Amino acid sequence: MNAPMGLRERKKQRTRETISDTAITLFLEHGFDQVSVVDIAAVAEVSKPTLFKYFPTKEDLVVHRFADHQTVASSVVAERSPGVSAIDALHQHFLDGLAARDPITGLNDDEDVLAFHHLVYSTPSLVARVSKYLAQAEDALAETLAGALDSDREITAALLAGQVIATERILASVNWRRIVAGRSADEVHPEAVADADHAYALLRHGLAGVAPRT
Amino acid sequence: MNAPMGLRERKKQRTRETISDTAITLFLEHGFDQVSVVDIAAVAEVSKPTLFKYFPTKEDLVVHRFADHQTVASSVVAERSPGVSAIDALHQHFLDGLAARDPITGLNDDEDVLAFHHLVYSTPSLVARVSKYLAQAEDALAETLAGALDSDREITAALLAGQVIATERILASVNWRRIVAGRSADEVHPEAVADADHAYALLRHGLAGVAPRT
DNA sequence: TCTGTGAATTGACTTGGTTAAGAAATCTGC
DNA sequence: GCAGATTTCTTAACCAAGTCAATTCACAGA
Repeated sequence: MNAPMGLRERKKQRTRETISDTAITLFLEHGFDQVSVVDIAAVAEVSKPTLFKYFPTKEDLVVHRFADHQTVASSVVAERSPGVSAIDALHQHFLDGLAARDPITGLNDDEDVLAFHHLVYSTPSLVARVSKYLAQAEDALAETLAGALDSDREITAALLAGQVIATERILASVNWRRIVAGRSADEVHPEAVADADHAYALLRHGLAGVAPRT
Repeated sequence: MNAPMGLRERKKQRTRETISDTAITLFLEHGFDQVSVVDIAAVAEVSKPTLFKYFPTKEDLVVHRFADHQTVASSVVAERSPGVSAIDALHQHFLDGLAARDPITGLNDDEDVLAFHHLVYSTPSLVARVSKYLAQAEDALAETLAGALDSDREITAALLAGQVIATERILASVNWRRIVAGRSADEVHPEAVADADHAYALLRHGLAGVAPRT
């Protein structure tokens, strides 16, 4: 698929993977804060400046794995089929993610995925990094929605983007908590779908359509 | 109001204020990253470990000023008058904030407030810190809403909390952008109220009530 | 005025991250 | 296959945030 790649490029790719794999292995084994970057560099057999050339911060050694998720929501709206509303496209995409056990939905009981998830969410600096990605996802989605929505107010796109990103983050965290409690993804799946439908109903029809008397 | 405070306590208070004021002055003058904590310690005439005893991180020198905002939204719901719905209480509280030109609403054109705001939002590590406070505000609000909402689903409280915090954050950033564009708070106030009403309508009645055909 | 305690200082240390100079490896044209 | 140009890596030193241990200082209570 990418044959025209010189030895130099291939070596860089391999070095990058070696560094990242080494780092994550060590982090999973001893914890993020207990492993220094010189430890990682030593085990991966590179120098410290080289490590920082591949990954600009220690956190990037971990979070680069889902760096591309920043644009997913935006793309879903931009590339939806004609006639499909933005919110329907987002809703359906989340349901597809649940069905596919996409880790980003929180509905995945693979041991390695859980360990990785725990590493990230038990380390404050990694959580902070994830928040930054979510903020970027929100900005990208807001911009795309601004062109897709026919509201009379510009601010609607930004508000909806914020609500959608918050919603999917919360749905994922609820699913993840159920998995951590020891249940299987297959077992949780129906509830996850029901929650997602409920959450998107809340976005579509508001609190008044869900809990009228509050 | 706090007469029974020994000289020791008063001195600690004064030292704390001196350090923080020194830091913020220097940060506003030269930028957060251009001022080191030893610079601050030197000007404030304390040692570096002392500075870190008062403020555990460099960021805390700045953000401690609105550390208490974490619980505001939650308190508004918990302490609302009987008969008032949670969402009405939050809506009204935000409108009150606009009327009072509370900096947290973004509707404040005071020079010092703007400078402080710019300092925070142009410094990534400070923005990250603010996000953490918002996350805490969201958690607190979710917990309070869980007891105040009569929805049949537990997840509704968490979802609504996420949407409310996102909404107020976005409303504030829109207001702030208008102020930065050079307009006065008095001039912007009517639009800010209209936006807030629109945003809370979105929370109450969903997208379907605002932009039906998207 | 003396004594015990909490706080401040000093100085050294660890870790994340950067920089400069030079050595080593890869690529290009012949 | 080789020489020169280029990219990458390493070494070594450096800076800034944050921590720690030992010592000194200053307030408080008798």
